[in-house]
Amino acid sequence: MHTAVKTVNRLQNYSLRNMNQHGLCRIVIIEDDNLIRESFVTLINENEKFICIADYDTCEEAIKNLANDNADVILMDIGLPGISGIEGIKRIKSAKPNIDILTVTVHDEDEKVFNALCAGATGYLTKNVSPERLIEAIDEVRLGGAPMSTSIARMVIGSFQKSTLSPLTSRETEVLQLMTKGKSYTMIADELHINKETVRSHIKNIYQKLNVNTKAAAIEKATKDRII
Amino acid sequence: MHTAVKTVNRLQNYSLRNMNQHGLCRIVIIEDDNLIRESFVTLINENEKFICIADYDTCEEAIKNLANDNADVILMDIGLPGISGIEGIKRIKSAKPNIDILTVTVHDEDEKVFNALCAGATGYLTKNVSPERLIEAIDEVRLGGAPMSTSIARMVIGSFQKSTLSPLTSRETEVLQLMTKGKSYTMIADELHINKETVRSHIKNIYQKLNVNTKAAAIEKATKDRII
DNA sequence: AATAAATCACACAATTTGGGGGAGTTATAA
DNA sequence: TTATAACTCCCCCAAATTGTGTGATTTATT
Repeated sequence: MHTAVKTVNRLQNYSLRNMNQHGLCRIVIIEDDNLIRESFVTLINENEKFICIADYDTCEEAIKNLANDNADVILMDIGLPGISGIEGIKRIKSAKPNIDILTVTVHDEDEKVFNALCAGATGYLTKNVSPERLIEAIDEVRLGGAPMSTSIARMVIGSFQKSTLSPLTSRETEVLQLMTKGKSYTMIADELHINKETVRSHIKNIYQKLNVNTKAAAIEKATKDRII
Repeated sequence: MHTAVKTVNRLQNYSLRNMNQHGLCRIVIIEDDNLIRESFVTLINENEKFICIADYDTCEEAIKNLANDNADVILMDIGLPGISGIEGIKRIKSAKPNIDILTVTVHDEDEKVFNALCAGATGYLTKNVSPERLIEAIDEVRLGGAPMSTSIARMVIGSFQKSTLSPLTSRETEVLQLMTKGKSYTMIADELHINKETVRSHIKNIYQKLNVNTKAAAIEKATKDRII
């Protein structure tokens, strides 16, 4: 399932340092599909601002050469076998926090995307990205942006938004929110300037409405239903 | 402080319905600065795909006419006095969830941005946006995207990412994560397949490292420092 | 050999939690 | 006008949880 690990292409160091002085943006590509990888390399090197220092077909190889490659931007596929994509991002980021990682992938399922972002990806493009957009995205990421495909952007924004249909009243929602922060009934009461007994009342109602009977279950349900 | 409420401009309905049938995208503008508002109106109406149905200088007025205006997209300033911007988004969204709200603002402070997104804004542009980019953004939002200025995008992405420098061990982090979900020591122990006493040990260490002595304080500190 | 990490044990007091029963006020809808 | 919903507060009880203290053992890693 996993092809043999190999360094696909690595330029010599002396020339690279030279190039970097000229303001070139150093790029590393991690992608297991030969065709795609090579087309990325060509695309990058066609642009005078960028240079592709190395390209790998596994994260493991890329990580081995991380220090030497001294990349500014890594373009990586996270659709590789196993969790090596997400895990790769974490390792690279913890070793070299200043590298911008652009994920390029066929997947746009919630989980993969958010895992990649949490792991430290700075941008997230789907594979149908146009060559122009890819170049633009690299520029953008270097300028402090966070390029995303439109569908990804909507998912990301959507993750901030709460459901409009909540069974809870506004006061109950307030109480639940404070519960989420680990506050005790007493603390909640103090913060809302109401009696502890009132808080207990609200919580009883919350539990009934959410059909749960523990704090943890209430928080879980509320999180899943996006009502907090 | 608050200028007198007035409807600045509203087209007649019969003509609008007609136009909508022709596939026009109906836009409402909420902005208190006359100059900016008018330049937005002009810009929008110059484009054959869009029509500015109405423009208001307060949210209150816009909300009153919400049903009549039947907008597809609302372009709004959230830098208005008070919380009326954020609160306005909430009201509009809860009344008409299908309207896409694009916020255009001078502010790019964390809090304002995230509040707007949580309230239901679909896009977030800073006011120095170019006319072309603004038009592009409206297109984008209608196509299911979530246009953001580069700096905003980076903030949003950044909000997913954890700090790489955590004083906690991986096991301690796991425990803290489950605490955040409202789980009791017993539940945490079950979930991690360890003894309850071990969980208590971990929590003691967590408290010491974070320099706190309650659950709520630990969660707060961990959230602030982005270690969970 | 030493240190950090993870595991487990016991004890104690104080607090929290979930469940049960109520009851009053206010505002809005039928 | 009368419901009804929302918010407020009160009491009781038993079980569980929490914070703190003071330990110990094992397994890696240095």
